[in-house]
Amino acid sequence: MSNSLMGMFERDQQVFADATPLDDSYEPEDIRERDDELEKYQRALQPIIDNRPTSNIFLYGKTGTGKTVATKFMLSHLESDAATYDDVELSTIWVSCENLSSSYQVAVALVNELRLGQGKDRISTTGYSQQRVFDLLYDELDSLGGTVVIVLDEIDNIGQSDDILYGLPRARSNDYVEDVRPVIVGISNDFQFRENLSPKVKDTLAEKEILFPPYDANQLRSILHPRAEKAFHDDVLEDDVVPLCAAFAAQDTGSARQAIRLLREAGEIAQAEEADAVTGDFVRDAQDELEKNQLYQGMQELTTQGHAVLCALAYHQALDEVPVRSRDLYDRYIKICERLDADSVSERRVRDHLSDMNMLGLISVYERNEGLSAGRYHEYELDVPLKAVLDVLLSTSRFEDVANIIQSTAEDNNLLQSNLSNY
DNA sequence: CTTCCACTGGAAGATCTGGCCT
DNA sequence: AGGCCAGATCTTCCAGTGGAAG
Repeated sequence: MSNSLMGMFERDQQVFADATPLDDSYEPEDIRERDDELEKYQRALQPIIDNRPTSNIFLYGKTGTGKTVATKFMLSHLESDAATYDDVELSTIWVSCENLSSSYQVAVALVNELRLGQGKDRISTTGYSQQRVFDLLYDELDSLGGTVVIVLDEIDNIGQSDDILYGLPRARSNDYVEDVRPVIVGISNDFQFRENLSPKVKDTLAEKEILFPPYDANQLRSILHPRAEKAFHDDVLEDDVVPLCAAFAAQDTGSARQAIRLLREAGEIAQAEEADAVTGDFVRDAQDELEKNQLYQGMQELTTQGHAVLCALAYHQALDEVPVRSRDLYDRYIKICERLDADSVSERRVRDHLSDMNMLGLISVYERNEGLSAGRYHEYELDVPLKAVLDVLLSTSRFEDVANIIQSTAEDNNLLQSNLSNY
């Protein structure tokens, strides 16, 4: 890109015609490859229109298998159809439980969502007792009346804390609410979720289940094609691009979201490089780019202690002393904390941080066992380029100085170059 | 086959933060 | 002001583990 002031932001759309079909929030007018699931879904919601008792509905399937899109689709039809019958009173509320880890937090979110519609003040996310929040929730529901469809997206985040799934369906029979029929639509990424519910919830939560299997490559192609056609100018996409996105995503997660993101990223890379066509190579670049972003984000979102542990491991990496066993890593960690004048945590807690980072794919763990002479222990090393870790640490003011030291140590040992090519 | 090292990882509960209620 | 609440983070304790050495 040129450095002159003129034209820095000139419109530059040789690739995209209209990228909105590739947004995460885009709602297609028809849903492909999910006919059976939609039919089941429709049957499960039908009783609402018929004013009959309605089961709760649970959708199971991994991310990007169409659960959320299908639900938005069904609800908008349900709402418009319900409006044509005078005797059907219907409202819907939607809460994404993505960042909610307990029933308490879900209840607060529901109360706030309900209050939003009426211009009332939001309630705080802490401070109340659980029963207090549930009472507030019942009050709000009561003032709505009729059938209330409550969508709890990513409900599996609440884990074992499932009181809300016990309380809501029984609100009416327990006389907490008068004239409201709550219908819960739970959306879960975790097939195990139902198994792990507490027995009292499992026994009494009348429900219909709908499974959303991962998409295969053919289905993903069929999903991508119409979007690609709208999003890109004619003849910009090479023939292998959509199949390649579909194949990558099918192989990895079977997620339509992943496939669509790949396609968009590939387009953006092509645009940035001022190419006049999107080729398969851009898809491969996009794959790398998305993976990298996810790791960066994972690293950035660690707590201060997490960063300190990561820092200790990076130091060992820079000294070429990897993999490190946990006690050596812990010594280093303590020294780093002293230098930073920061609190240090117990060895046990450091192991927890390490196992979190392992889950995120940031580090590798090897189990070692030297029997009677040296026992059983774990060794760790970075699974992401040292350069990437340092980038994150350098941008975290507290770790800037230490990161600089690590960086020069790594340079002395020539440990940055080999990793640089990817980043 | 038994011993036993050096951890690992589960469990329970303490501490701290931010916020409500009277 | 002081008690209470929920959640996140951390500490303390300790039974359990797997394989080389004996």
